[in-house]
Amino acid sequence: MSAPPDLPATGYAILGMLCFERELTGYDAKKWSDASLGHFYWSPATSHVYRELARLEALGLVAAREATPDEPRTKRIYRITPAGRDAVAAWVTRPTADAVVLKHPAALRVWLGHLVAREQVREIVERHIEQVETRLATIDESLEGAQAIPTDGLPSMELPCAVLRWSRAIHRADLDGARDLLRELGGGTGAAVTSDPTGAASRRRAPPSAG
Amino acid sequence: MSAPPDLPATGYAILGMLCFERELTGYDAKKWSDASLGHFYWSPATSHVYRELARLEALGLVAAREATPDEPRTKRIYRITPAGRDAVAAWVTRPTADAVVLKHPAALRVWLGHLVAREQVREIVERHIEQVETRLATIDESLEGAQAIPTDGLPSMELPCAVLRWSRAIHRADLDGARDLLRELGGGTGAAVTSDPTGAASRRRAPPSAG
DNA sequence: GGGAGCATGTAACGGGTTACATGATTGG
DNA sequence: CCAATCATGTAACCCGTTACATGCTCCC
Repeated sequence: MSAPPDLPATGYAILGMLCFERELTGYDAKKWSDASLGHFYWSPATSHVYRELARLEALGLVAAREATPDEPRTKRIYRITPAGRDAVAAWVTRPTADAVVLKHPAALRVWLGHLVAREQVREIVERHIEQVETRLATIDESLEGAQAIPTDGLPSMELPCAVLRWSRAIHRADLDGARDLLRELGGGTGAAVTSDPTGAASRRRAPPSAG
Repeated sequence: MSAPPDLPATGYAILGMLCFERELTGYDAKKWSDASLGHFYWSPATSHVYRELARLEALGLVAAREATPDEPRTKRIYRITPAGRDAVAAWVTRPTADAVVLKHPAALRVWLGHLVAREQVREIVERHIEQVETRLATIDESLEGAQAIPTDGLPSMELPCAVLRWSRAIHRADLDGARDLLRELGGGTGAAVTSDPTGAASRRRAPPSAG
């Protein structure tokens, strides 16, 4: 097995989608990544999807055809090539040290919550809870959709479903944590200290590396 | 309260660190974000930290001094300005629609696991489990460190600790999900799992037909 | 037939990275 | 005293974005 081309993970993610479907357009890929991929990895911008598909085509990992007469309008429809399939398989097994990235805007704001009133911290958490609830519903929908897909000749949806359940569990933990935090924050509206009034505060050393 | 400057979130994250400490160097900020910020938001590259600090200084949100004679060598030491503190506070309360991004390389690879042998999927999950265990230990260390910090005149570490516990819960859910998945994948190297043997995923809904 | 929104892109920008350069400190 | 590591940046690159342009389709 040869080393896979050194593409960004997003490229392999798009290539990976083409392993599940016989053909996809850029628009299809974007929809799919919004609905599913985005819950455990990333959902690239539409324009990014198109650019990535063009690169994959230049590398011979996907092949494009123009819409045929019975397709209503001009568009490029992509399918994976054998070389593309090999490349994905090689990439999947290539060991990596990449860690999970959890980019959590609400947590970042709460982290700085001492600068604002306690009530505003509660609001941040409450808004976040609503967001996650919506997201969990979306994940459930994707899960139902994936399970309903017939797999005649196409790969089983077993692992995609397992990954969606995995990510659902993670987002549920986020939700539970947010609710716990809201409880901790209590009902009080205590005002925050927004500055160091005297400027004479004593020194604090060394960010947390074990003390 | 005026609108905060339109910086990337990373800029506010760095500015935020300066709300907790009286002074920080770029190197300090990088260490801190590795140890703590990175578990719930992001840990920028070292060079990125320096560039961001330079921009914050140009905007008057931080002020720098050169190392004084009793500091051993030449370096820039930053402290937040009142304008910087105001900017962070305004940014914290500014409502945002940004969703959590969970960039999970192991999940992405498992998602494509049908392309490789079942045993290799198990290996991916096992390696991931080790990674997360290490990470959880790091989070615990940061938590202990943060709790041990004296807060004389400086902001309380209550919210940073709460956020660390929150992110710890999320990463624990990741770990639990990985272990469940490993169990689902079974000990064999062959047959696909078609049922839900452990019950761990029993929250899965019935499969109707949906988009 | 015209507006709303679907679908497919292109161009330019900026955020974030890797690779590199350099001095200061520590320790074998 | 030399090597390793700490520490501080700079430069170039590329991933991913936002903003924009354009044609098609549906439907009122």
